[in-house]
Parts: sequence; C-alpha cells; structure tokens
Amino acid sequence: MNKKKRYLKEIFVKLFGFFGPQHWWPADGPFEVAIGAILTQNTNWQNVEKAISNLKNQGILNAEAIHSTPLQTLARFIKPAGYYNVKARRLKAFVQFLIEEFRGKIEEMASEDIPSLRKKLLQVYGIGPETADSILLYALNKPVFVVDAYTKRILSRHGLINKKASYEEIQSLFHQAMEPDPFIYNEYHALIVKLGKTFCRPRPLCRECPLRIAR
DNA sequence: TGCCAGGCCGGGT
DNA sequence: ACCCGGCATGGC
Repeated sequence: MNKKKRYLKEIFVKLFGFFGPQHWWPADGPFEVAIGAILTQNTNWQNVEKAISNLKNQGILNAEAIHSTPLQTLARFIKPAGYYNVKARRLKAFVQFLIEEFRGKIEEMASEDIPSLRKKLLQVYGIGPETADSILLYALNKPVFVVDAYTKRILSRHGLINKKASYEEIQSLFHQAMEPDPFIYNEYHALIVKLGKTFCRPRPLCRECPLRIAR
C-alpha cells in the first residue's frame, strides 16, 4: 500500500523536524548497548541507568565478568532495573552465547549476515524480537527497524494497523516504506519512543501532538 | 496514590 | 497460532 508508505515517511519527517535528532543509543560501546537492551525490557530507562552504573562500578560490565559472577550477586547489582531475577538469568544467557559463538567479542557478530544472526539471537533465553533487533540496529548498526509498544500504539491510533498486527508485520511496513539506512531506522525508532513518552501515552495528548491526528 | 515503563517466557487453550 | 499471568523497581 503506497499510501501507508508515504504516511510513514511523513511521520518521520514531522517527528525529526519537531524533536530533532535523538542520538541513540545512550551507551558506551556495543556490549553496553546489548546489556541495556535486555535490562530495559518493559522498564524505564532511568532505572536501567542505575543498574548499568552499578555494573560499571563493580567493574563487571564485560562478558567474562558477568559470566563468572554468581547469579544472586548479579541480580543484586541490577536490582533497580526491576525483574532482577529473570534479567540476571537473561544477562548470563546472553554472555554465554557471546562467549560460545563469538569468543565473547560482540564486534565479531557484525560479520554474520542479518537473517541468521537474528535467528540465533532469538534462540537465546530472554531475547525476543525487539531485543534482538535493538542489538542488531543499535549495537551493530545493521539496517533493522525496531518495533515496540509505542510503535504499535501510534500506528494503531493512526489506523495504519489493527491491534492484532504481529511484530514482523509492523516491521515490514517500515522496511518497505524507508530505505534500509541504519541512521534513519535509528532515529525513527528513537523518535517514536520520544513521541510515545511525550504525547502518545495510554491517555494521549492528541491536541499537542506534532502528528495531530483528527479524532 | 496508583499508573506506567524502550518485553519475554511458559503453560494453557 | 494466540492469550494470559508472572516477573519488580522507581519516578511522576
């Protein structure tokens, strides 16, 4: 549908014009991006920053250290991020995968082709589609669009999808509408999050929204 | 004070 | 193939 493509392009232009560049991901290097991607699952980024700060202060923000830190101890350090027991297990599962497949070096993931790498990531405990795509885009700079709850909400409110649309379905809309440019995908997702937090919350502020849908 | 936040897993239908 | 309960902290 050509109309949807133009609509999606238009949304990007409006958001970028209104909010400006977002300069995501707010992290120091690709490994920290991946850890943050797991920690921020259904969680405020502000809380994630505290957890990451703890890991840094403990000097264990690297694959080997997380691997060798006892589960309970790791859970204690990431407590501010919420769901700390499951997330501790997820962090360990991820670094285990990283060590087994890429000698613990996340940079080495970049040489693998996107579809097979995405499939591998999805097999890791605690990594679903959004987290996998966040790692691909924000840690490895791959042209993969990240879909999240805000994306669904906004597209649904604009009548571009129905509520039961699947993750891949929504993702393919963006992949068809926009050039496969990591910079564009990076900014677009970040801008959607910005819009979601500012105007498109469960109780929306449509009057002040830069997209201003009539309803 | 409650609602909400940059999801995912596992069991049940 | 979907649907839903569970997981938990901290900020506004």
